[in-house]
Amino acid sequence: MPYDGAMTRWLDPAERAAWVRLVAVVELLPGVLDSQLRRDSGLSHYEYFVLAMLSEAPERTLRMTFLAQHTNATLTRLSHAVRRLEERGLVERFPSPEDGRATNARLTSRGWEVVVDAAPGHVDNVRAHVVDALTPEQVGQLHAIGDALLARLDPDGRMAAMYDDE
Amino acid sequence: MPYDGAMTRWLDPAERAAWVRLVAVVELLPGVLDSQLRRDSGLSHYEYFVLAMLSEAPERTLRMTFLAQHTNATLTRLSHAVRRLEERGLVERFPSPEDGRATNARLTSRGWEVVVDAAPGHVDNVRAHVVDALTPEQVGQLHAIGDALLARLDPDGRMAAMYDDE
DNA sequence: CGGTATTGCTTGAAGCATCAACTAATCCCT
DNA sequence: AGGGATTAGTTGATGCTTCAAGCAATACCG
Repeated sequence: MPYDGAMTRWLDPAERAAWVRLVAVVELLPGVLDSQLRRDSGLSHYEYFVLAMLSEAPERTLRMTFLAQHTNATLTRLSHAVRRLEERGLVERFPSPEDGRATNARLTSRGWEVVVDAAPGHVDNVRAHVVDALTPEQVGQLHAIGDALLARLDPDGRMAAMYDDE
Repeated sequence: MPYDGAMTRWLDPAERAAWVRLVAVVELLPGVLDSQLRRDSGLSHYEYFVLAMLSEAPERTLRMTFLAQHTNATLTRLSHAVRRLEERGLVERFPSPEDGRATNARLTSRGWEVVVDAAPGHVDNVRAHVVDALTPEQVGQLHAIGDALLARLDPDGRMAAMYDDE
């Protein structure tokens, strides 16, 4: 063990047990979400997330920056994703009338059909693998834990969670 | 809303709030782990995880299949990762004496130095972004929630969590 | 024994995320 | 008004993950 400048506090057994499980969930969950959506609807989970976000917006339209923040992604990632969705005719882009720099993304009617079609299977999957695995008490705890973590992971509080519970 | 065969039960507000936060954590955490390790030690989080696992094994050696399961990854992913680590001289591979099909991965001394060097910064980061954000009570809750989720996400219970708390 | 199935692992191609670099429009300050 | 800084977004290259396919060794079964 090398000399450790500020004396790192190693994780105690309880902390380590929780951490190991969180890491495992973080590794496994994306695959579970992606493969169901890919198989049943031809979408990645991120693409679904983007479409779902748009489907709930007024005019089914949102600015790229807003969409990126609320899907917890970088603008670069979103830009590539929207280009691919546009090529498939699920979304269209147009410059914002209000700000010449901004681009708006709008769900097409084909895009709307795709999300609406995908939603039930996705929610079933979320229940099967996550929500229904937890007691109502744990659902509440997860909410609070999520808030605590997001305050650190995303200090500027830009992500969707902040705006979620109207 | 299309006809929905088995009548999907949509998420109620409490469920939805917890789910949105979990998704956000799952999206944001990997980036936080990767960028600290990449910056300070030139490793991805997954590479660090592999090296750390090996560093705690007897002979600093493990079979590929075991290592894949305990890092919550597919064998393909591990195979590519180990090849890259081998090219960098952090790991070496050799056929298992016991089973002609199996391959063992062993940490080299250079690999050992790299993990030992990376560990303090990584743990600091985990504390800063996760563990220290939670109360001791929440750490316990997260442990239990993790178990409940992993029972669904990994029904065969192959991942590390199962073996973690000796 | 002999053949088939299974297990363990690797490989190459394709797709997605990330990083750095870039363009363009607006803001801000004097 | 003019110029630099900031904001919004895109693009191309690189690297990692996944998927499909394949090979080799062992296990199983008649």
